[in-house]
Amino acid sequence: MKMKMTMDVVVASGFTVGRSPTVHKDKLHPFNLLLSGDNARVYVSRPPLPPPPPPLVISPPANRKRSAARAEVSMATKAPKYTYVGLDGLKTGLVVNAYGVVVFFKQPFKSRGTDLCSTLKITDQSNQRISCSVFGEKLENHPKVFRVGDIVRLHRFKVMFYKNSLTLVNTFGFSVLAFDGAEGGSMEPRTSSLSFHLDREDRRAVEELRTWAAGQALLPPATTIPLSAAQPRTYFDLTCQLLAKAPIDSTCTLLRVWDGTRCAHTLLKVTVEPDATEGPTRFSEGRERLIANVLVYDNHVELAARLKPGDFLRIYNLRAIPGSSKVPGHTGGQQQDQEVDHLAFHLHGGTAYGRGVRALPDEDNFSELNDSRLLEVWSTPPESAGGAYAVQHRRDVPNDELVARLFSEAAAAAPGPGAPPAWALSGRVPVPAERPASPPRAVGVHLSTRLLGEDRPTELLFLSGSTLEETRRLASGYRNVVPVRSSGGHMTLLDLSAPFLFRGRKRYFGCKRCSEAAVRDPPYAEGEEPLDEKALAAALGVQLLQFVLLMKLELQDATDTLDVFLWRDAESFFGVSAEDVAANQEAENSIRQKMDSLCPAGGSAGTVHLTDRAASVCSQREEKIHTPSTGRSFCCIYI
DNA sequence: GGTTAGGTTTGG
Repeated sequence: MKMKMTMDVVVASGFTVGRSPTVHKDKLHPFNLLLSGDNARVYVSRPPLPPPPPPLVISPPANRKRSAARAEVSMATKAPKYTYVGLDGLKTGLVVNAYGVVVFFKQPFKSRGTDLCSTLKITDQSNQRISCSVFGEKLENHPKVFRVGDIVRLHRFKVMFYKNSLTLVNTFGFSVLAFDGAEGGSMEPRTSSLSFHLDREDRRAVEELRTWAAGQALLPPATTIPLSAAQPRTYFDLTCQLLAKAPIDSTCTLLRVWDGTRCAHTLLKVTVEPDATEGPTRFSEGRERLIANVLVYDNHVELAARLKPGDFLRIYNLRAIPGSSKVPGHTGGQQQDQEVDHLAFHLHGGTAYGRGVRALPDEDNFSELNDSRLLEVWSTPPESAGGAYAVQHRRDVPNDELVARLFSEAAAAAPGPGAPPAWALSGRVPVPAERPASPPRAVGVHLSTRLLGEDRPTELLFLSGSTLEETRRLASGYRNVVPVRSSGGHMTLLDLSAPFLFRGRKRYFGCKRCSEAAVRDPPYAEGEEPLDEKALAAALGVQLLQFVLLMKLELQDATDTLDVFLWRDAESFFGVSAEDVAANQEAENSIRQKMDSLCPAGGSAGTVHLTDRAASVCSQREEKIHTPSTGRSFCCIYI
């Protein structure tokens, strides 16, 4: 007989009552129910359903002793109905189901017994704060709570009384679901259970707790910060990716991690034996500057041993220590006194303040690290030891609507002619008003006198006061069109969110952070080389952004789904350049066609074969990804 | 169907 819950009600009939031969030993009931004959029946019903419902399930007739004991509950298709108790309604000894908002938690740590232990403190609308302990051998069965404010749904927790307070402790068959605690957040529960029920009432309970918690100031100030914000003498939580690790001694392990941001302080260098390192032993210089060395001690060493390079981690209560720091066995840097500003990161022993480290599931990375942060982590080419590596200055290619608005704003902000630059032949060309009732308009055109002198009149046009559409049209008659505006009497480029250059149908963008744009007398007029985007970017002080094609795929086979980022090979996969995709519809269409054949709309998905290398990268990272979605172009810059 | 834990740092 399959009993699903401790609250199941069992009705036995046709059994014989007999004395228990073991009553003195087990101190249980003095009588036993003995199954004999063919008339025995077992009924199971699922409360709480007042008034008691008719039995949901009737076992088959019990023909023999053993078969009765193993009779399957064959109709247990209806989801059990759970009732939840408020945290002010706990009574010692009860086994309860409850919801709560996490106000404190410790990641699973090794107890003195045989299990790992997670502890939570939760609260609800009753404002009770209740401790909660979860014991279990397997890490994966522990609650997936990652931050204070998460909401948990507990099933089958026993109320125990200890040291003047009530505590919830898991009982056999318990389950914990964890939800994002933010209003409007995901309703996708984090769970270790293979199956669980989540209905409308559950969602409503989660929403009500979110709303309540939002008005309660329950949450302490955010402790999760990027490496770039890490300050000496502080404790913080770090979400990062593990690149490599190495044991230092029996009480200390080195984790080499990054989160894509650069710490404002020099980072501690730790040298270890290459043989002892798991993961790459060397990184490019540029990448090295982004890597923090984290020393984890004592009880955390054992959990750190389970982490693999490529894992995304959260490290709780990490301590940033300034100045020199002794590392058992090995210390980096030749002269300690020169390392005055460096930061060391220690995860001290113990579990105070929720200290611990834990690998995050993939889903969490996507919500936690936003797309650009994720890209950053992902997109740094691993074999770029030769020098180039991607940095943060990455953004989406803006759509035409936004670009058109930037053009209109620039034209409206500086109407009329600015002082024409000395190096240019300038003029104004009347253009049709945008609307019939609008005042007449004129577009400013500026041609380099040097280029004109070299009989290269269509090589370069500076254009002011034009709309996006006008600029686009003129770009068919001039090799290079640079939109400009007048600012403080000078000619300047538009906001670098807009393209700084139109070449035919191609548009080029500059990095908003790295560029030092200035429109000067173009020094590129001499020479035989035609002007291209690189020469113009250099002349205008623009740091050119490179187009990158990023594809996100979700692959699925019989066993699981796998999320895949197609980045470095996306161009060869689709047979188009990212620059072309941004510039013309044909290239975009060819991508769309391939995507449609891979994943026909409304139909079954196509087949993708991962190369061994791709498969190994994917499995190493334990990544998850999804059905072909849209192609997106990104700009990024290489230094 | 036992036991474990039962928050609160300054340390390599």
